[in-house]
Amino acid sequence: MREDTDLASTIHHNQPDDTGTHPPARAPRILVVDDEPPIADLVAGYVSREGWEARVVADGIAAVSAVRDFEPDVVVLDLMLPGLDGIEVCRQLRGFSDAYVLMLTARSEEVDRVAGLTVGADDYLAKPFSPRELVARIKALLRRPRSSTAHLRSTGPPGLAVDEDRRSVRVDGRDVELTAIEFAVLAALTRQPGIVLSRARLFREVWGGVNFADDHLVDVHIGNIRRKLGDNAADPRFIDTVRGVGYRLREARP
Amino acid sequence: MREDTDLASTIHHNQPDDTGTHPPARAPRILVVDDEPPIADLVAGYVSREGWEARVVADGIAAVSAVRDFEPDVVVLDLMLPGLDGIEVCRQLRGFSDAYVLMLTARSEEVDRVAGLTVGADDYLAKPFSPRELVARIKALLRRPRSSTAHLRSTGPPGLAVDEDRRSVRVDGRDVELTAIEFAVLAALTRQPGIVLSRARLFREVWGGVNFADDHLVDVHIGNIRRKLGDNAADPRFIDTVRGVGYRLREARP
DNA sequence: AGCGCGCGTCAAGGAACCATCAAGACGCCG
DNA sequence: CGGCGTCTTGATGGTTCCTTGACGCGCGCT
Repeated sequence: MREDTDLASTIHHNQPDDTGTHPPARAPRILVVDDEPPIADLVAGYVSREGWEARVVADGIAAVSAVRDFEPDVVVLDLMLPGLDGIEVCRQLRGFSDAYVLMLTARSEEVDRVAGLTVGADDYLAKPFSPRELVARIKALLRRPRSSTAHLRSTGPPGLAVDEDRRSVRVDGRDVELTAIEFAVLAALTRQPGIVLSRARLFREVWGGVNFADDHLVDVHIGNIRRKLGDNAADPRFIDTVRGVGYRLREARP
Repeated sequence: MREDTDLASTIHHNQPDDTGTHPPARAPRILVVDDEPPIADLVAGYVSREGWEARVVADGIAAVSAVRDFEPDVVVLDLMLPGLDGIEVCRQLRGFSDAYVLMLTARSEEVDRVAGLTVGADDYLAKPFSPRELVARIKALLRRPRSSTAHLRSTGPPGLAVDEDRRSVRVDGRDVELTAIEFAVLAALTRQPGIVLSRARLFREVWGGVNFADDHLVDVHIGNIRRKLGDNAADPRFIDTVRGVGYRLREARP
């Protein structure tokens, strides 16, 4: 999949990305594809209420072109569509977009029947669904990292090892216990060593969604991480503070 | 079977992404075995986009011979196949190849898997699946150390022996009786010792499908497993709780 | 040098999370 | 058709940890 097997393609792709300074975070964009107006409007309503930008199209062909110029982060896609069906749309999207696809299916039983065909979406939801659940699923997708392989390359500071699969952190060979949020924050930093991540960016990576409440929250967690890592804010070994911006994982000296 | 052989020639998009550990001299090779061309192509597409070499065959007999001369690192194997079915193919492969096998199952076939009919696969994935998940699983397999006797994996915690073929569980030499679901949950954990599995992931491994109903359900079964294993949640010997995420099988400390 | 603002630390209330218990629902077998 | 084991759902309590606020220090600007 798109992801980032090469870095060049990731950088300018439609990732909501302010690495701190210049552009303010834009609202996530959600494309809703459904040929039944009441349902489409309903979905769009919930999406808007979350502060996300919504666009609605009613058939497969329109969906594909809408993805091109709307560049959504998530596509909510009905399986049954006039023109191209959801499966075909999904497939075409894969060719040029790294948007996550949330497929809507008529009934949970039908998932079985068409299981072989619906392969390719990132998540599924059976109709009828609760709006809460729909929003929760979209949030989960927005929270997913765009790059699944980035952490493998990371050359963080010597003595620090972060394993996202095992969810383990080691400092000089000694295991360190972190809480869920602390781990997520550290992992976000580790994914891009040497890059300054703004608090807003960190918040979105860890908490997901858009609305972020307080910079201070991030500070506190960073503080706790430092304490557990045995790091010192005044003379940091692992996490640099970039005043006025955010935090940065130190790199191995080249 | 219609068109079988390598329709999905190799599309080298980007730099072959070494999966982290050992630098593979050549690009990893993935054999895709599925009799439904759309799915096979889809899978092959994702594989190629990762920079891996893909070959596609459509039936079991072709699969066996393809393994011989293509020498893949990973075989993505549909359970339902014309000719030899996935289980039989898998069994034959074990005789002469140390390729890892990732089995694809439809949701309705999940019952069979829980019943222990499928044997010998290194990982399972239920249809419909997310392409990102498929790639992640393949990466996980590629990352595994390659042993000539591939069966002897799962270096779980000392004192615990889980035999998927035999469907038996032993703790300190004593047999423990587990129900079908309990065994499936424990086996999922055992398949990747040390790796944290989210509740959602566990649910999908055991119950199949992408939608999952209730986290709590997993909790209860974990609780029952622990009780039967003589494990203690507060100070676990076998199964760690990773708060906010899921569960993890403890590893033998190397 | 003085001052303001950003950041680090500490502490406490409250929410989220998980383990356990219990009872209802389901399927399987006799 | 009835009984039993298993799966599922609900409720409860204990524990962790997320969040918020207050306070003090020091960097950097004027």
